[in-house]
Amino acid sequence: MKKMGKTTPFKEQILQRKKKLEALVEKYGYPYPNDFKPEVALKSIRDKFEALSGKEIEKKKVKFRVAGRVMAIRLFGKAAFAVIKDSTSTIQLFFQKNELGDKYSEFKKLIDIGDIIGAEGILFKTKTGELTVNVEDFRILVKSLRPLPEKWHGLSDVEVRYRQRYVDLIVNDSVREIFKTRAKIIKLIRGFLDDRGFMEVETPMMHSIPGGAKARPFTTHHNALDMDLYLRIAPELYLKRLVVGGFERVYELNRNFRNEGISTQHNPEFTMIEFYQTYATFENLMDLTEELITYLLKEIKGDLKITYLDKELDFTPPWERMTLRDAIVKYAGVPENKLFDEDFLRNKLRQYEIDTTMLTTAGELQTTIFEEFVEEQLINPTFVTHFPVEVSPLARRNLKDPSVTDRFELYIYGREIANAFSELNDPHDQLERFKMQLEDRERGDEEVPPEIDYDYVRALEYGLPPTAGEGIGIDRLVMLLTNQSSIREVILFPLLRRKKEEEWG
RNA sequence: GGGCCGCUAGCUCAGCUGGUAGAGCAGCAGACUCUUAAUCUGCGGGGCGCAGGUUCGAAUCCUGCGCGGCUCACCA
Repeated sequence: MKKMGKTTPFKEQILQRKKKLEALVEKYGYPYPNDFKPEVALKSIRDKFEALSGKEIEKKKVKFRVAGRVMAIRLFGKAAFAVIKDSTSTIQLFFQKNELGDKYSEFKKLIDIGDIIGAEGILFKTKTGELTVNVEDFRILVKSLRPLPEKWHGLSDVEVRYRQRYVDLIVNDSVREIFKTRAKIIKLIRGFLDDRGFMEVETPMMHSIPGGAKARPFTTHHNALDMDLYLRIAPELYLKRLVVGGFERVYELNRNFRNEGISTQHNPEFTMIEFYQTYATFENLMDLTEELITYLLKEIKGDLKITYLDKELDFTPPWERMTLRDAIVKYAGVPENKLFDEDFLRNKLRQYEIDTTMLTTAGELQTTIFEEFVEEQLINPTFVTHFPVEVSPLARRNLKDPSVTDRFELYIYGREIANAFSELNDPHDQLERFKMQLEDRERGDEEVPPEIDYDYVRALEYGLPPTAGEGIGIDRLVMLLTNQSSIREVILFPLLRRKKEEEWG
């Protein structure tokens, strides 16, 4: 690799292929034709003819023009089989010297695995019952200059799989399937919400004040306006402005950006859906969430009981609902009469060497205990409700107990999948909470927005109808539905460190 | 950021307690008109992530660095 300097610019196999490309130039001129139009997707041939017998197919004498990437070649002396693949399926091609005459040697000498070819011929079934096109004419549409990974083991080096996802997709069918499923899930979610009168909107990705969540943002700069901007950490505040504007059911399904650690659960850019529904409460959204996710399970998995990694998950409704305080009593062993005993809570955390210096209230201590001891135990889908006010700056206070909010988070396999609440629409309370947050920032919490979004408060002053809103992490949901343990397996191009050009292989 | 593991031919891998790199697939040449990881014969290809060190001798040991994976920390 390092020696790819002037002496050996290309490896042996690439050179071989370049020679073949030159032969094509000599024969046809420009070797990248674009006038070949395949008439069918390969899957449609299989769908129509797979079930028929060889004799029935031969009687029909159907001719097809097909195109795809050559995935395998099995060469005999004067005949050969090749398998081509398109986005839908594969089909076998049969090349015979009898049929093709001189052109047979073009196949034999110039076609490599990886090339994209177009072919035309009559469909038949081989002795072994394989649906095959008996090629009458063909054309190399694109000469592939680089050898593909091995046919049997495929490509398994994760680094190469992520950096050169195109190769991963060519070679690993299971990877293709994951991303097809991802697309299907997203489509189903859109359909589900569209059917219920929601409108999809697009709000800014570049914010002058990062808000709507607690996270470190990416910063950027607009030259003409000479203005610093942040990539959004959440669309929440803009979506609620739209609700103020009169769009009563809106959603946005798109990227958020958070400048934080990378892990099997975190990618700096990730996909989230947020939706807002007026005249609904967080309780209505629990029902809706249950409906949505069971709908996805039925469509994608065909079952409400699934295996995810090492565990069996049961999505049969109704899902368990419990308050955060009940959860820490039940799962973290906090006695009910100690729930508000800050010293007790703090000591419990300290026993496990958890830093409590940033935690100044019972609510924050309760939340941390929940995160540290309870989350991981919530395997089957569980709604945890009534988060403390201090950790819910945008959520409506509970009328009976103003120390908590009308909020829930959905946990599955110990992971937060959704976060929702009845929206805080009291502009005065909202401003007070923003001010409280700013104090946290002054105490060193860099995840709090650097300044108050007064325009958002102003919007509330015009009147936000009673509304409930929710965010669902799409990547994590896709992980569940495709049984993947790493978020990078469900993101086409996960962020990786840059590699130097000399290291191109 | 810490810990552990990995990086050897285009790909998948082997290479023992240091002795100067090997297999399968892919490639090239040849045989073969029903194969399905086709088969058979022959051939070429890498100096072992990078940089140092120890040693008569390093892919193997040591140090540093790079990239990646897992994990802990971090994470509304």
